[in-house]
Amino acid sequence: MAALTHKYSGGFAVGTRRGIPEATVARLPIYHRVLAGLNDLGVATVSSEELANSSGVSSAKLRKDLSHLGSYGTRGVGYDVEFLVYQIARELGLTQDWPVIIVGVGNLGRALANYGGFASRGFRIVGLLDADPALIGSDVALAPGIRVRHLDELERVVEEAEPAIAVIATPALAAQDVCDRVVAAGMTSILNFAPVVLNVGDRVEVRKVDLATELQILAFHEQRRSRDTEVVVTDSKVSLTVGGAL
Amino acid sequence: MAALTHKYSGGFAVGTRRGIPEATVARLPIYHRVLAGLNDLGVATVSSEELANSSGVSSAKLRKDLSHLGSYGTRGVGYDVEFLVYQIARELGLTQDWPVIIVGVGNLGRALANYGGFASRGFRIVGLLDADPALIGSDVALAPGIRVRHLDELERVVEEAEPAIAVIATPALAAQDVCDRVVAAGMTSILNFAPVVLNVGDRVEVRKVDLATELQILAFHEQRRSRDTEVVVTDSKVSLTVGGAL
DNA sequence: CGGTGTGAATTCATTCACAGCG
DNA sequence: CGCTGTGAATGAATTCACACCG
Repeated sequence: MAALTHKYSGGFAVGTRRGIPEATVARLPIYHRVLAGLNDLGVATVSSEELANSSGVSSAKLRKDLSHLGSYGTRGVGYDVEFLVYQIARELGLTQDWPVIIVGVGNLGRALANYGGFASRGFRIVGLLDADPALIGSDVALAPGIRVRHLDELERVVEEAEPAIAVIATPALAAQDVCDRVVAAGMTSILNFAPVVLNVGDRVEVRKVDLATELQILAFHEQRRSRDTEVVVTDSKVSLTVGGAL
Repeated sequence: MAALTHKYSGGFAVGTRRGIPEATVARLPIYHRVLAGLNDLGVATVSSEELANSSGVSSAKLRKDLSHLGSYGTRGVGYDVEFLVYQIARELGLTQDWPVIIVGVGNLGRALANYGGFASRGFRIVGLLDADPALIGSDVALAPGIRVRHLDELERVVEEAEPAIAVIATPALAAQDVCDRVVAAGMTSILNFAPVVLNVGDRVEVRKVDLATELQILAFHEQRRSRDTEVVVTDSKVSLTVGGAL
């Protein structure tokens, strides 16, 4: 029951940095973007303190994060910007470019297809698909040469272009079907904008972006805040008698 | 140095459920959506197992999450769908509606303004702002009566409409300025789509949605996957000599 | 019996604080 | 001396496992 746990996941032999924590992976893109910016500005080195401030994290967290990639800093000095930006890019796989398809070319899908930050960081749109016949054949500004094809051709597009990532921007009702087909066609990475929980096998990685969810989280905090404030205004000593109205 | 920590944040007196963990708050919108769907289907009760499956979490996690709201289930039976959907809605503040402004009416801003899921869950767009004179006065399908106004009018719009949440969908370079003005105007909740880290005082809540970041996280896992597979194909005993090419 | 609610155990993430190196 | 890199300490989230109740 015990005896099978590895106890500590980072820190094997010499040059090893296996098993970067998920929380760290999620921050690497931020560091990368900030560093790329500094690099463009001609900044040569940066301290953990500075980089952390620009990235909105604490310097301790930043150093721990970077320590999972290796010892890329210089004590007493900081990090070499150009070197570090490259190391992070390599870790994230940004040194190659990634073919992407977008399924669902409504308002959101079109906005995504035209989004500059996409192409600028090594993501190349190789397919646009939609079920609506009215959209077939239309083209989209920032995806030159890529015309919208019918959803029926999904499997063909996957085979031809071998996309690594599928972006699902369909209505909620269509999303699971599209997902199933994308997975059946052999794809393993999905970015889902549809407001549904996708069911996939566990070798498929799904990330979701849900606008309504984000707003609801903000609303929760906003509500808590104003509830608390009301109490302070009404009375100034009572510690916690709030909210139990119902 | 010690002696000032509260030790445990949930679990005060009788009907209290203060301090719902952030991770739980982030999942409540999912449960709410799933439950609303079940309710529309006329389902009367649901077990933690079922609800968990539909929500993509484990049943233990779901039960612990719900336990932070109160004891709303019936042992041996499950949860009353209609009752629970209401309790979660109340907790999230979805029983009132929240006025929202969108700053930046480019591709993405327009897509957001037209996004149905927005309005459908109590978020009402009360302002659309942009710096581009060409867009001023145009209107947007799902925000009836709301015309795009010039960014100069931001402060006026905030004062008139008292929005609770600002959505920033401007280009990266404009985002911090807009953010500063939004905060100066007294707003405290921001949903940021611009690929920058916003600097705000700590009484302001910012959530961000970053497309490039999401793709990069997927790319990381995709890379790891294919690297691992390659190794297995090339050789079958070597434990870890990969990736150090440079 | 079946399924909730929850302490206890475990795993994961963050923060602290400082040794050690350039 | 200044700043990185990291063990150790703390804290948060998840999972386990079962008492308890309808």
